[in-house]
Amino acid sequence: MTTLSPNGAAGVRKVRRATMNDVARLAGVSIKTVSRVVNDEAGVHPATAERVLAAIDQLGFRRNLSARNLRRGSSTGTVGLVLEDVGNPFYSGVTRAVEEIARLRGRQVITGSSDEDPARERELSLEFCSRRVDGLLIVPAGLQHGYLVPEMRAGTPVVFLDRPAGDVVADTVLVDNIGGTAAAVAHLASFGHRRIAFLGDAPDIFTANERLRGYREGCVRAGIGYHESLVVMGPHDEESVRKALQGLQNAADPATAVVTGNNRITVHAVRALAGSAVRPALVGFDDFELADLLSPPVTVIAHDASALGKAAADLLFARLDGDGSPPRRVVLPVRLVARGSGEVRPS
Amino acid sequence: MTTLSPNGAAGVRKVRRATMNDVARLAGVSIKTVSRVVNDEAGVHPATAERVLAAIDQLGFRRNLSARNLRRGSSTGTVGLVLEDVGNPFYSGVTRAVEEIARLRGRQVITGSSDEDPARERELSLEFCSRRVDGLLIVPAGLQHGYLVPEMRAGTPVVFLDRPAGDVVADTVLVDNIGGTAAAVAHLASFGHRRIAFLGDAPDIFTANERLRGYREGCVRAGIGYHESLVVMGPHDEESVRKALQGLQNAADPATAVVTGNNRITVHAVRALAGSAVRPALVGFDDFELADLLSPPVTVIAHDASALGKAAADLLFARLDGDGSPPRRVVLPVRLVARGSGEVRPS
DNA sequence: GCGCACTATGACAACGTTGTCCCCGAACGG
DNA sequence: CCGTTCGGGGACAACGTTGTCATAGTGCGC
Repeated sequence: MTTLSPNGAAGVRKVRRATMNDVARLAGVSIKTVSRVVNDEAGVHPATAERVLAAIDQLGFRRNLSARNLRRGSSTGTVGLVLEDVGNPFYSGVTRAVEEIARLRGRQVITGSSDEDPARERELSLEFCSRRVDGLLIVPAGLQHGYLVPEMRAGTPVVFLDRPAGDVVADTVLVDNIGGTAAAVAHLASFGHRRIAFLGDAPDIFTANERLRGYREGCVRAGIGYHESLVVMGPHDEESVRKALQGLQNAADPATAVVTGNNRITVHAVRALAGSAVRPALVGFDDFELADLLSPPVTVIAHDASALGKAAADLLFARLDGDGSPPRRVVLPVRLVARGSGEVRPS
Repeated sequence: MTTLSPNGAAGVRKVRRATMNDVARLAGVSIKTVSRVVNDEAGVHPATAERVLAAIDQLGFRRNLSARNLRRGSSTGTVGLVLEDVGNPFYSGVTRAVEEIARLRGRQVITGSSDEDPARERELSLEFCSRRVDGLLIVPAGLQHGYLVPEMRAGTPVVFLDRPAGDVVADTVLVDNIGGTAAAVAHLASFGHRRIAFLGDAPDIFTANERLRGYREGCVRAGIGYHESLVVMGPHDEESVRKALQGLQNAADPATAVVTGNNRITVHAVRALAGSAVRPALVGFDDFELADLLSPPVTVIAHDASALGKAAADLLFARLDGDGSPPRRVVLPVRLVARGSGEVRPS
């Protein structure tokens, strides 16, 4: 068993990190030969290579990628991913998918959470640019992305995920928010609901606004009209969702169905309704784990985090491979997964 | 509205990235003065600084961190995090916590998923070392970590999370696996259960093995004895969990209660039992979202992903701050959250 | 024995930044 | 008027690596 005390502990001599120079000296060759061996370049005598490898092993040499990247100037082998919150299952799914694609292309992923703060998004993105990431994947928090123009001009491809950029034309991967909520309303209307409420996120968030639009279109198309009194937008914690639902149910003409605008709101709603006697029909945007095991199982508009991450990463790598076509906007389909909560008639 | 076509698109001149040299030339100063301005060093005349800043802005200059890190030699401002799967909610919680602490210390986090593959864990860790991360947080996939010795000796602190390293003494943050399953068994026994089964992950995974040990200790202590026939270990997908449960229930002396070894297994078990008429009592290791909304709500041994990430990151940064004390082993407590599924008497 | 091709290796500069040292000119005291 | 101090700024080397080019040695055909 090898034992080793950590950094700085008594009794362990802290050693300077070996460089190619040290390896070269030990192996009795020039530094360039070490470089050749490390990079698997042809034209090194097997015996020499062996000596070099032995020296590398003995010294625990590991090549300094900062120096390499500096010298080579081109790829740093990294891509940056700026999202809202790595802790959110939706985004961690996105992260995983991006990582997967990046791995196939031999790239590392650096992530950062913006927490919906445009300043933080900018800070992270530019930090990544300073690190000379090969490309940038961004879930926009704000609407202004002019700060990226010099970076894009310098050749760093940027792909926006989940929401479009405000003032820059670039590749974007979205999900069909409008179609999703419109489908939710149509679905509920087909079961006879005419008072369908919508609980959405703050309307300055692109997806929230789109989903509201889809809801409105759905209402109009179903011939049940759009009524502002049935819409509650805003940042939603559990308590405010509870209150909103109470308000909708206690109204003179109460809502018999609810469409929720994202998975957090859906979960809050399910929790709020768990005890109550009379339950409105429910369709939520975003699928979530265990939705099928709740009672009743929750009907959702599902879209795939992996697909989103994969599509964005594919787009990014296509750009890195030299694709110079005009910016693309990809809209991923959603699908309604009927599980029970949305397939009930008004009571 | 600023429009800009992406990388390489027709009509956009791709521009070489500006360096301090370019800025210096434009501002009519020396490169060193630019460096001073960029680094907020004192001793630059305000008027000069203004000229430099204007040039920086005009050229879209962004300093190259590779060059900076190379020259300065010390901190790269990054920490590496190697875990099993960023997509797993438990680890994404860990990631978020680590990111949070790192942010406070002005560091970026680079993550990678090992998928329980020791080779991949090694590859990722060493890749991060090549990037000269300031420190490394690792959820071990394998048992051999000797490959880290040169890195640790060179001053890169390493903290192991969730599982200990196999053959290296280093800081480690664990959760109380043994105490957790022991408590689960005691809890079930207190409701009169004497045939308590255990469904765990493959026993070569440290946590799975520990939890099995806790289960066994719990059985012995409760005076109900340890019976191998009640234990099913192994990698578990939904189908195999279903079969294992059927086997346990159809036995001559069927199990009346089940302890599941991690959140994936718990969820599979809940799904498998969803339809069945007679349900064993259930306590799962790991809490999961919506556990309280299932029917019955699932009793779990909860431990906090955030706490784990935070403790590990705190330890790492303490080392970076020069803490040279002997390696520590931190064991985080778990707590039993009674929700219903574990509080039923044998039928 | 001579030129030639070819293999194996090395010398050197350069990547973009920052630390060290040095210099110029203005202000100031005697 | 001279020496000293100090604020502002520049020259230069160095970080660790790799691309370019050069060179020594070897084998081969004639």
